This record gives sequence, C-alpha cells and structure tokens, in this order.
Amino acid sequence: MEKVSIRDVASRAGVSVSTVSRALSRPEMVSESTRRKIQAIAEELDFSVSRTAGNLKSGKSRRIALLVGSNKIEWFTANIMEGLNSVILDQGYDLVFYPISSVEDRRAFFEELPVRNNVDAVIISSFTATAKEITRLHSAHVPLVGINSPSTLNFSATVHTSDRTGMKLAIRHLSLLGHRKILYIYQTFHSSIKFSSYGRIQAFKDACAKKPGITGIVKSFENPHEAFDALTTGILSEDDPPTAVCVHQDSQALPFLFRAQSIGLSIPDDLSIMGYDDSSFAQDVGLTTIRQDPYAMGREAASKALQLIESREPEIQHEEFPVELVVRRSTGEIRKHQLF
Amino acid sequence: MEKVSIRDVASRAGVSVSTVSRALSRPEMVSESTRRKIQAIAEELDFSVSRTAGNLKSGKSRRIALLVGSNKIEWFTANIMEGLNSVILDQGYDLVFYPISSVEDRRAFFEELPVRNNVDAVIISSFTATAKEITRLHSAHVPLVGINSPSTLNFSATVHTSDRTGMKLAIRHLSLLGHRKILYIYQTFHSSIKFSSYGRIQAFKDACAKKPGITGIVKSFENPHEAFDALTTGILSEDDPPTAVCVHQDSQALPFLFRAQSIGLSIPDDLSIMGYDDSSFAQDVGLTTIRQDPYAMGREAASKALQLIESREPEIQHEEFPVELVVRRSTGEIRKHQLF
DNA sequence: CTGAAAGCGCTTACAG
DNA sequence: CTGAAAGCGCTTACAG
Repeated sequence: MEKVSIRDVASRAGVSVSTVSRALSRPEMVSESTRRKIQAIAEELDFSVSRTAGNLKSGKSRRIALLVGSNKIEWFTANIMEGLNSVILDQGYDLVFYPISSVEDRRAFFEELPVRNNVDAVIISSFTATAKEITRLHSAHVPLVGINSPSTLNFSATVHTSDRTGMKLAIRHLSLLGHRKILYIYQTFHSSIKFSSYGRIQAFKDACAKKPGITGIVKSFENPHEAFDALTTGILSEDDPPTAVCVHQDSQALPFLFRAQSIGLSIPDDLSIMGYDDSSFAQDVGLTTIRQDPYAMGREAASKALQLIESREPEIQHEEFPVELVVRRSTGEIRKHQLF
Repeated sequence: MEKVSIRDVASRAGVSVSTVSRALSRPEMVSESTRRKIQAIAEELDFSVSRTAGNLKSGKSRRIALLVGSNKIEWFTANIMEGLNSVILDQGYDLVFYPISSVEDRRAFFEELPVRNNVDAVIISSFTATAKEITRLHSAHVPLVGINSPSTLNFSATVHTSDRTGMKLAIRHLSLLGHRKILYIYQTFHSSIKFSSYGRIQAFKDACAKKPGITGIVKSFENPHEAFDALTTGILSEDDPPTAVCVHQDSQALPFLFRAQSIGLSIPDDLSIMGYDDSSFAQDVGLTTIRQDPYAMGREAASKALQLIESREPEIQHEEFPVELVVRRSTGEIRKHQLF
C-alpha cells in the first residue's frame, strides 16, 4: 500500500481534487451525496490530509516553540509543558521543545532563527534574550511570549509570578514564628543563561532588609551532599546561628531535610525549613513552601500565544499569577532555648 | 519588513532561485563568489529556509511523535524525552508529544492517524496498541518504536528493561537480609490504558514464588496519604507482619518513607523499604532502589527510529537495557526482635 | 557552475 | 455545488 494522496481519492470518487479537499475540510460546502462517497473512499484508502501541504499554503506551521534554559525537564518545565499542551493540542498545534543551555546556544538560535519560517510563536521560559535578539524575532513576525522572564521588555505578552511577593510571604511567616536570623541557600547555576531564579535571591534579600530585626544570609552550594554538611557544620559552630532556612526550590530542600535529620536535628524544633514551588512531593514530606502554579501559567501563555498568532491582542498583556503560602510541618515557632 | 522568500534573495543577488537553494543547502555545488554573495544577502535580509516547503518535496515531516499514556510528565517520561531530544534535535528532527490517557484517545489517534502524513516515526512509551492499530500505522509506512511495551509484537523496534530482573534483584537483596514476608504496594492506575507497569507487579509475585520461604503480598492504594495510614495500621495489627516493603516506584515510596517515620517506625530497623527507578531524589533520601536509565533508552529509541526512517534495519531490533540494584539506607538486616 | 521547469500535496479564489 | 487553475516555497533532475 503506497502513499495515498488527495488525487487518489479524487480519481477513485470520480470528482475533482478540489471537491475532495472541500469534502474533508469544509464539508458544508459539498452536497451530501458526494461528501458521503468521498468520506467513505477516504476511509477505505486510509487517507488523511497532509498538514505540510496546507501549512505551505497558509504560511503557518501550526507549531509553537518552547525555549527553556536547560535540557533537563524538571517539575517546573514539565508543568509548563503540560499546561501548554493542554491548550494547543486541541487547536491543532504542536509544541516543539528547544533546550538552550548556554549563551552560545541562545545566540545560535537567534542568529539562525531556525524558527523564522518554521514556528508560529515562541515561548521563552525563565530566561530572556537580548533586546536585539528579540527584535529579530519580531521582524520575522513571530510573537514572543515570556514565562517568568527577568524582563518583560519587548515581549509580545508575558505571564509571571512575583518572587517578591513569594519571599515576602515566606519572611513574614518566619518572622511571625519568631525567627530573626534566616539563611537562604541555593544550588549554584552552571548555565551561562541568566535565569529568572536569580530574582528570587534578590527578593529574599529585599524582604529581609525591609523587615526590621530580621537578618538574611545567602549561601550557595555546588553539590547538595557535601555542601549541606559544610553548611550545617557552619551553622552549628556559629554563636548566633540562623534558626530558619529558606531553600531556593523544593527539590533542593528535600536532601537538606534529610541531611538535617540525619545529624540529629529535629525539624522544625531545632530548625525551620521552607521550600519554594509546592512541587509534587512537598506535601508528602510536610514541607512548608510557597506555591506557584506553572500549569496554569502554561495554559495562559498558550492562549496568549494563540491570540497573537491570530493577530489579536491578549486582554492582559502582562499577567501576574498568584503565589501562596502553604504551611506544613517543616516550620515552627522559634523555641526559647533553641538547640543552637 | 515582510516575509522574505527565497525569491527575494535570488532577485537581490541576481541569480536564480535554484542557485540560492543550492548555495544554502549544498554550498559545495556553487562557486565561491556567488555563494558568498548569496549568503551575505540572505543574512542581510534575515532569510532562513522554510522547512515546510522542503518537507513537502521530500515527503518527510522531520517530526517524530512520542505517545505517552498520560498527560503528566513525570520522571520517567521526562527522561525519555530528554534522551530522545538529545539525539533527534541535532539531526533536524522535532519531537511531538501526544498524551493518550484513555482507550478512547488511543482509538481516536489510531483511527484518525493524524500522524500518517505528518510524522516520520512514532514512539510509544510504556503502553501498547492493538495489533490492528499497529497494522494501520505500518500500512502508512510509519515506523513504530516501543519503549517498555508490554508486548513487542509488530513493533519495528523496541527498547526495554526487564522488570523480572529488577524484581529478582530486589527480592534477592531482601532475602539475603533475612526478610521472609514482603509487601508490594502500588498506587491504583486510573487510566484505561494498559500500562507496562502492571508487568512489574507480576514480576514481583513471580520472584517471590520462585524463592522458597518468601511470601509476597500485593496491595494497591488510591490516595497515598489516607491509604498509607490504613496499610500501616494493617501491618501493625498483624501477628506476623511483613518486614519489608517494595514500592512500585520511587516517587510513591517517598510519602511512605515519611509516613512510616511519622508513626515512629525507624527505617530500616523496624521496616525495610525499597523503591524502583533510582529517580532524582532516591539518593537524597537514602532509598534502596532498582535503577533503570530511561535517558539512555530514549537515546537508543531515537536512534532506532532514525535508522528506520532511513529504511535501515537497526542492528538490534529488540534491545534490553540493564537494571541495577542500588543499596542505600532504607533497607537493612531483619532484626532478631523486630518491632512488629 | 547555473538556470528553467516540474512538482511535492494541498487550498482557494474564480468561473460556471 | 463543482471544476480548472494558480500558487504556497522550496528542491532537484535535466540541460546547457
């Protein structure tokens, strides 16, 4: 059985190619009897329309590119993808994933713009491009939607959550529990891409600075396992050590939680720990965290992209999604005679 | 700046469209001077070749579909995708993700075969289609590659790991530690798709049956949190309770680990716990597990798909990937006077 | 090394 | 309601 094209169906049905095309894509334009015959034959021949041809005609590719600053698909990215897929697949669009893990990747991407005639919209998650790079996209008439982009400049539309709000919630929560010295830890980024996550670190510092009596300390680590030990030792040896720790994201908090317990610290009595994200297992381990909803952001980014593709301006060009404090067992009141 | 086509470049360079096409896709066929001029003009005009047109000509779409039995992208699927991407992106192929979450979805997919003229290969991960469905794919000349498919029948090629081997390793490990009564727990699947994971459960039963003196019990649960309590209560109230638990996959073991600890069980002294996968956090929490490598399987599946697209038979049609026992802190020797 | 022409598989104004 | 024809943007035998 060789490839069957619209012509095979036409000749078999004794009608023109145009009629077959109409019968299949705009059936109301064709008389019932011919339509029926054509549809029967199409089924019999296992024929289905090639999108490529239609795309050529329309000048659209029915594809949307997702640029992510890493080739790892972790919780956040997976949820973004699920959200995007949940809206675009039904509209006949496909998602194409482009991992961009270095400034060089990014430059290559925007210089070659493989996307120009090959994608109807570009969505960038959690990093940004230079103004010049973005301009080139625009000049190719490709809408650009940002997700948690460090800057919204030049984007056709964006969705984001506020790290400032998130960190404010975290600091207030800890402050209410009586904590005064708070440590922020994150795993060093090894990408040359400017991640939006850096903003979270700054947001922590600012939130602490604004809250009188609170001291915020920021430390980074390379490898969770060795470094946690070093950090813990550091904490233990200080005279006035932090009583609470904010971890950059839930997935990095998990090993910390275990490490802390394994050296005999009881959580939250000896140390309060907070994560960020409310990702899948945060509930399982009782981690207090700041919830964000990348699935919802993905859906909205997709719908904005779709609108832009149809040359409609989204009602809200830059949309903020809420963050929420989720209190669980890993944070608690500071104790009078805290272990440290 | 309007859409620029190959014609614009040609007229600007004073050459024919054919020459521009060659200068860009097979530069060695064009004299250096014309090539240079054309490339300069292409760059100046921000021109890049539309893939769609080329695809029409070649009859290929340069896209590979990944069918997954869920719209959630969890550890396994994410790693498969990363593996696939790591080989196909460089070859100019894109990955298209089709979540298939019900038998209806699946039937719709294979009946409409949106894929027929629109995708060069189909990769199915962890579930399978009926023989008839697969035949239709074949008749459309679309190679089908399976990943951990319950049956390898009719697949052009497959990659898989052996759950039998994995469970054998697990049972041997526990048996060597002195465990005699072993519980297997898994979260109920709510999909109507036949997942490959069911095989793992059977493999557990078989492994226990083959090992004299070992009793294996299988239980499922709906919601991790309520159900773990019920299970634990059940365990605690039995006269001769299991001393070790195998959890279907690491992500389901995590809550169990925490639950167990929260009711005062010490792991592994009171209870040994094993996972399956060796996913990201297994190391963090010290979970003994069976390691599999979906990233490597994804890479191999991709390379088999690519070979099949080029009508080459893969050297190994059905390739098995190793599983490995990874011993960590969550399993230990059975104690003389085990708590239960 | 280069150009004119055919054609990939459709869709869609334009006529009838 | 239907058909003939043009055309989407390229690639590639075929000539020269």
